[in-house]
Order: sequence, then C-alpha cells, then structure tokens
Amino acid sequence: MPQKTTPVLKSARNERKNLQSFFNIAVSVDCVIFGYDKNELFVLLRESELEEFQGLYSLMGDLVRPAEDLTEASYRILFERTGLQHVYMEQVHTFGKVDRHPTGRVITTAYFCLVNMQDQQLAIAGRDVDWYPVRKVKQLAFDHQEILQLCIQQLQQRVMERPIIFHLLPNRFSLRELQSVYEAILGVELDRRNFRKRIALKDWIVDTKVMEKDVSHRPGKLYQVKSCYLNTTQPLQ
Amino acid sequence: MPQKTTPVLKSARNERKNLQSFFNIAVSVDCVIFGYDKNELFVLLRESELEEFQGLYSLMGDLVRPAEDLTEASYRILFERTGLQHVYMEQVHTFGKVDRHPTGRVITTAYFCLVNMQDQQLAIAGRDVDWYPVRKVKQLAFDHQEILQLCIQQLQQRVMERPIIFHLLPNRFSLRELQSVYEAILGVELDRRNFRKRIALKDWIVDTKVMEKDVSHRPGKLYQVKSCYLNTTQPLQ
DNA sequence: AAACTAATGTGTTTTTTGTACATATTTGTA
DNA sequence: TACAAATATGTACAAAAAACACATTAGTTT
Repeated sequence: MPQKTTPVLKSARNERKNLQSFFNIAVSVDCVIFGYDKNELFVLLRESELEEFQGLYSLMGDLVRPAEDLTEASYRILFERTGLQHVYMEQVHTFGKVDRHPTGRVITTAYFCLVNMQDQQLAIAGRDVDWYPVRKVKQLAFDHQEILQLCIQQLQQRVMERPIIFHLLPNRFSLRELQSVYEAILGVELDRRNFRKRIALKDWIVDTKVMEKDVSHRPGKLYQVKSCYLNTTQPLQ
Repeated sequence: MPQKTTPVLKSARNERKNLQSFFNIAVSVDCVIFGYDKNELFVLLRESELEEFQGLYSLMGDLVRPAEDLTEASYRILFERTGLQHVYMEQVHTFGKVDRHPTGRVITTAYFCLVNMQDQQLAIAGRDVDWYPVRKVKQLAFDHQEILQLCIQQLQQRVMERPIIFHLLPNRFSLRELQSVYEAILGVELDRRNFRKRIALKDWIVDTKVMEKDVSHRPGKLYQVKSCYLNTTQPLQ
C-alpha cells in the first residue's frame, strides 16, 4: 500500500530540477490494427525483435518522440507499417506495470485502428509484418495479448453504438457482408431479419442503387455508409 | 501528417542506447476524485502550484515514480490527499499533447475515484485541498477541465451499467438518496416510480429492514449494496 | 428448358424494456 | 386533528428486441 510522502512538485521553480529524476520512464504507443476479410477479423502483427520474445509476435509499437503528441505517434506508427493515413483510431487504455517491458520501464498507450484490407493504398512494409486471424492469436510478446483482448472488447462495445464498422469494409458492401463483419467482431451469429431491421433503424447507411456482381447466387443491393460518418477518423459523440 | 521514418527500435542490442534519447517525457497520473453530498456531485481540487496557473485549481496529480505501477501511483496520490486506501478507481484516458504542461513534456493518465464523503477515514490534507461542486467548476489549470469533462462522461456511462455508484454513498441509504446521486451525476431528473423499478430489476441492493431516522417526513427503508459489489475497487466485467 | 441451389428480401407475433402518469400510506409538525 | 412532505405501489401505453416463415431471384446443373 502507498506510503504518505511529500509531494514531488513543490513549485514552478524547483519543478524543473525534480523532473529530471523522473525522466526514467519511456513512453510508447501500441497500435492494434484490425482488418476484415472473408468472415474473419484480422490483426496486424510482426515478429518481435527482442531476444526475450524470440519467435513471438507483437503489436505495432514504437516510442513516442519528445516533440510528438500521443496521437501523432500513433498515426506515425500506423503509417510506417501500412502506408495509410486517414484511418479511424481510438485510444483504449494505458498499460503501466513496472515490469511489462524486459529492457526498461516503458509505459504504453494502446490504440485500435480500423483498416480496409482491400484499400489500394495499403502497403504492408517488411516481410515480418502480416495479418493474423484474431481468434487464432494465442500468445504475444510483452503484455500484448492483454492489450489485444482489451482492444477487442472495446471494439465490440463501440461497433454497437457508433458507425465505425464501415472503416473495415470497402466503399460499397452488401448487407450480408456487413452482418458478417459484426458476427466476426462480436463472435456470435445474428438473425438476418432482425439484423437488417436494427441497421435500418440506426440510419447509418444508404442504398447505392447498384447490385452485387459476380456472386453465384441472387445478388444483393450494395450500400454505403452515409457520408457524414465516412471521413471521421476520430471518435465522435 | 506523419512522415515515413526508420523505426527506432531496431534490435534488442541497440535498444537500450536508443531508449536514452527518449527518456525525455515525464509520466504523471491525475486523479479525479468524486464525492457526493446534499444532492450535489463534488470533485476534490487544490490550488495550482504553478505560477502560470496562479489562482486556478487543479486535479490531484503527481509524477509516476520509476519503480511504481501506474495504478500504484494513482492509489498513492489518492492516499496522500485523502487518507483513503480501498477506493473504487477506473482509468479513463491518457492525455499526451506536447504542450499540455508549461514546464516540460508530461503525459498524464487520468483516473476517476469514487469516495464516500462521510467516510470517517477521510482526511483532506492541507488547506489548499477542498471539495467543489462539479457543476460550478468552469476553469482549471493545465488541460484539467478537459480531463474532468471526460471523467464525468465516463462516470455517467459506468453508473448506468455497473454497480459502482454505491461507493459514493454511506453503507446504508434510502432509495431517495440513491436516486439523488444518479440525478446529480446524470444531470437529469428521474421519475421516482420508474427509477425504483429499474433499480429493483438490476438486483444490486438489498433491504436492510432498518428505517430512516431523523427525517421530518415519512421515513423510508434503508438499503445496502449486495456484498459481492461492496469491496471491488477495480472495474469488474 | 426445367429443376435445383444458395442466396436476398420482406413480414408477423411475442416478449421485454422503457415511459408516462395517479393514488393510497406514513410519519412529523402546526 | 388537519396538514405537509415524503414513501410506496400499480397500470396503461409505446418502443425495441427476439423468435420465427415464406416468397423471390440469379446462377448452375441436369
């Protein structure tokens, strides 16, 4: 339990001096980059560079630079790894256990990002970076398994309340595809008729008057998200 | 927009060296300590020590020590300021703008804490620390107004879905009091009959078979939260 | 060309949850 | 004894969620 101690910050004058002894914690950002393809939710991982975690995968992370906002750092990491810039991103949680990083004290703030895996701009840099089905990921370097779990949990909550799931899909999509993304994220099967009613009620999407092509069954209508929700990269409301 | 750059972490070998140049960000924790009394939600504030913010109030915050978990730091700050130890606490968000602190780069993680203002253990240390009605707080030092707003928002969400509001109340309370806390937090008036039905449905509280005393009207039954929810200081589910 | 397959597209009914609203009861006080 | 100020409880209606069934359409197979 914490002990009663004198506050460190005494005044503006001696703060600068005292701060020095506290510049011993590095700050990093980890991006949990989600994608969707063929009824599966994917996460972008890379092979860990640390000897301690040889053979294990890790999230996309990097230290925050002194002149860089936390969100800037997050967008930089995303860009470095995917070539993408205008991506939906949400902060999830900050992990600050003393021993969470084997080489030193590093606290990390986790963000989740939603990426369209069919995006032409998408450029996975380096052969050690790749997409992995979320439900198959069992072990990761550092505390990244815990981070991933919490990000999935937050994603599950958010897709139910905000129009963000569309960032995982191409511009135009069928209701069938949309339902499949929900099912992949939530890990449940949904009733098609009730699902369509709920979506219609939310009023997030519009009919494009274009039909599906090249499917070996009756083609469905294609929809797109309303433009007001299309280019929001930050959480609204 | 972020520029393409070489990743900083290249290997375990040279990581330690590279880390040095990144020990330039201090890490702090800010506690938004909520209390409830007489139909009002209060927040614990103190006068800012910085010249830049003379006359303004700020949240309870301090730098995180190198050998201290983030949550430990948060409990330490709470204990230093209130003398309380087993308090419900939830991480809300990490604020990381480069210029958010006038004397240097400090990122801060905000927690909200729920405290029973009638608690005998409660010891507000120092005359510059005091409770202020949340709805009267208009301006704070640093970005603390923004932090407070987000904490209120998260508190509003949480009290609707989890049995945490009881941490703001004495052991025994009437339904009237309970409703008043909800109203103070949510900033709305609730229908008494519908409120009681909702609470009964949630099954969070039990009748103590004891009645209110010393009220100048018909006394109400006193309830308490079920013991399984009583001593949880961390978010469950 | 007809039958088959695998989807889409659209109800209806029932249950649950939420909202609006009114009356009887109990204690303390004037 | 009447009054004030609460507590305590119930009913009707509306909205949302869940369970469930049938007709339609394009492509494919026979």
